[in-house]
Amino acid sequence: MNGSRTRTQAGVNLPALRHHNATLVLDLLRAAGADGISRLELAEGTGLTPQAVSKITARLREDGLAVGAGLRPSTGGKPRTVLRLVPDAQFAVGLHLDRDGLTAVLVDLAGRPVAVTTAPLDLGAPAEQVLADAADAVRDLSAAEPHKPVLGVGVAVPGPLDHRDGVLHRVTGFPQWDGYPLRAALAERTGLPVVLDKDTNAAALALALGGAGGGDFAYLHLGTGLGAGLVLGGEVHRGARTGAGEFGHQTLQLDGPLCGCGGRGCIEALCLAAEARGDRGEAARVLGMGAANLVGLLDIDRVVLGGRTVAADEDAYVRGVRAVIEERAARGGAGAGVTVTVAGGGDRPVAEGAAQLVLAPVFGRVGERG
Amino acid sequence: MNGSRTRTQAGVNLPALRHHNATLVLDLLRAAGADGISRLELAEGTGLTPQAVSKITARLREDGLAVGAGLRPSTGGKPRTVLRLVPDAQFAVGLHLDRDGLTAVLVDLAGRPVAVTTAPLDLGAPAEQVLADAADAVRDLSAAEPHKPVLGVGVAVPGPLDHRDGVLHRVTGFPQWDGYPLRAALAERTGLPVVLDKDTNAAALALALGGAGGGDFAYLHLGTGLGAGLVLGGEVHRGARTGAGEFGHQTLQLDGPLCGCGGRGCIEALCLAAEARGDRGEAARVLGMGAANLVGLLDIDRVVLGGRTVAADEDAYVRGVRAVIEERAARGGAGAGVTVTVAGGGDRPVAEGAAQLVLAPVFGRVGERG
DNA sequence: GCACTTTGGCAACAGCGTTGCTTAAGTGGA
DNA sequence: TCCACTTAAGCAACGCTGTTGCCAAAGTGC
Repeated sequence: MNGSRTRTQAGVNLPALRHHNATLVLDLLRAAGADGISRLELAEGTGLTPQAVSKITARLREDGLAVGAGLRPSTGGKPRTVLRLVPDAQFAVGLHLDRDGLTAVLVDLAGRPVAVTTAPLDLGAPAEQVLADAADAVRDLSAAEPHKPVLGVGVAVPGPLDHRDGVLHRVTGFPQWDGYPLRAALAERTGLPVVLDKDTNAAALALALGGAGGGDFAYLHLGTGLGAGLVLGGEVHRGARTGAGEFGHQTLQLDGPLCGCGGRGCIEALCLAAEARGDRGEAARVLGMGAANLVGLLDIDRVVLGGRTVAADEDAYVRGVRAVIEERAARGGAGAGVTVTVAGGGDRPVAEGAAQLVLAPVFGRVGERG
Repeated sequence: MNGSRTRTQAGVNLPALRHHNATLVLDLLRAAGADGISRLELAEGTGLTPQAVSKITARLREDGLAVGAGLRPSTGGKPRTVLRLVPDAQFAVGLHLDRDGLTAVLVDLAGRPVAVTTAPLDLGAPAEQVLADAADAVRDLSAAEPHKPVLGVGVAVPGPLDHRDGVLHRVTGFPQWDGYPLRAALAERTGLPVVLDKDTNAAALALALGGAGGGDFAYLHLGTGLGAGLVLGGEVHRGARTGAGEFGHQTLQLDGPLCGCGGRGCIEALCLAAEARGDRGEAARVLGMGAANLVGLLDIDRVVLGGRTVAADEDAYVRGVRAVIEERAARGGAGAGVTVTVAGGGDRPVAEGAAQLVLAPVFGRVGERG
């Protein structure tokens, strides 16, 4: 009669409750942005009483995380006081380690980048060398805001990895990273907390927090390969082994052409082959088929496309993917009302999303310890 | 700068905290089953202090939900007192409304069925008639435990529906159910809370709570059609419109044979066509391809097969699906360590899972209001 | 039989959000 | 100009949560 998943350590005591409600208020403050939000609106959004919100915001103001920001027009009584997040109270570093380059960004609490560094990087170099470069980037960026606390470092890398213990599994073509404990190593060098995740997950997180519209969505990244980042229930879905988002090697054509992975008819192979022979319409249609499958399976609200190959002709891909999804919806299948957009911004969203790995827990979102 | 998903009413006050911790303890008690669990083990499992657990369990005992159940062998000091859930303190009704039959089950808190009813049902009959039959079944079952409270009625139905407001969308072939507010109607007739969900989701919930092993998994139901129920992060993933689990009409063969849905190369069409022509190996292989796609995309731990078609030759399907997943894993793809099993038990798991829709919130699992 | 270990309850406590009330700060009609 | 009214937000008391410190209960083992 045993069986159900054991939930470890989910008990809530008073400090945990206090922290939870504070993160909730911070999340609403962040969502409100520069416009700010009143205490009563916070009360409505959290379900707490106005008095509880007053106490919580008083503590946040004491900590320098929130400030008053003027008054609302009166509606016949005392006007509401608007509160606003203080974005530059704390910062986080985001690191994108790619095969051929390193992008590092310092972002404030609102997720806005305040300093960016890019440098060439050889992922094939010894780990010590790469680590030193990464640590240098973190140090340089931290110097941009010398007197403000940096909460931690988020790192986005291409290959499979374990988000929980921060260990790389294997980065295709670079065997020296097999089982490398990147989180621990970088944490020791920088003296900061480090969080690790896949590049597609980081991009998806950035889109979930900074982008337009809420809801569940999939980020499909088409570059040298094809991968996905999934946001379900407002949080990045990683799976037990951080393996979720394996999208490129989904079989889309039974017994189709051979793929580099050894399989047949993989979306990635079909899509990139079509692209290679100049048939962008077919590439977009194939991608759309895969996207439509995903939309139906997970009942998501939108699909966001990104990556260099998409960037080369955004319109064609958006139109092609949208056409497939709409055709299926018109037949009575899933996908009605699903929007298809592009991420834009090149590779920088990945670094910013990496920083969000650190910021997410501050606002009660799942970053670490999914 | 707006954007992040607005979380409504997530604030936690003291009653909510109390309830949360109590459900946590209840969940551990249920997981322990007849073996029971000691206070200190509960403390370890929840992260609460032993004293807090003592207070919580005292309340549960006062409410008749838990009792002492002997002592553990001493380890050199006072022996631990074992606590056990009282399964027959409360009950729930599960209802499975299928196209041609109705299965109703009364389960105790441990999820064990204590009474079962089956009856023919014509889903094409007027709604009032079907409703009356359903309400009768609920009343008859409740009479089996006349002096114990029945917490509510969980209802599993085949078609698309909205889990949140309990409204059916359309049950293929039975237009009179379009937009029918089944939850409200049945709640009024029975005087009990009613929760509605898809049959595949109910089956998945039953497997998640009663089955062997935890972790994320997919339940694939192959009967007259092909559908899926997904359990991610220990909870049923429904999506915003309760549409998740649309698996049968995933495209698996680009421009393949026409499917009844109007699409081409759908898994369901390929699989059932192979089955129809007696090629069960191919049917299992096709199902395995779809399952492998899903395993990779979501990084799940196991695949559970069910439904009449699978039941006709469980071995062939398990072996076929397992072979595809293992082949992909052996190539370095996703799926290493994934187990493939059958649900067994025919259709009764669906009704039991429906009852779990009601029980899940008692144990802090998501049943209502995903 | 006694020292030791371990469990679990009792009582006092700090701190959470809530409630009841008061004060602050506006609007708008007479 | 005044005053009644409305709305926002703080103060103080309160109930209840889990926590802490302490002690009794109930075993083991030399």
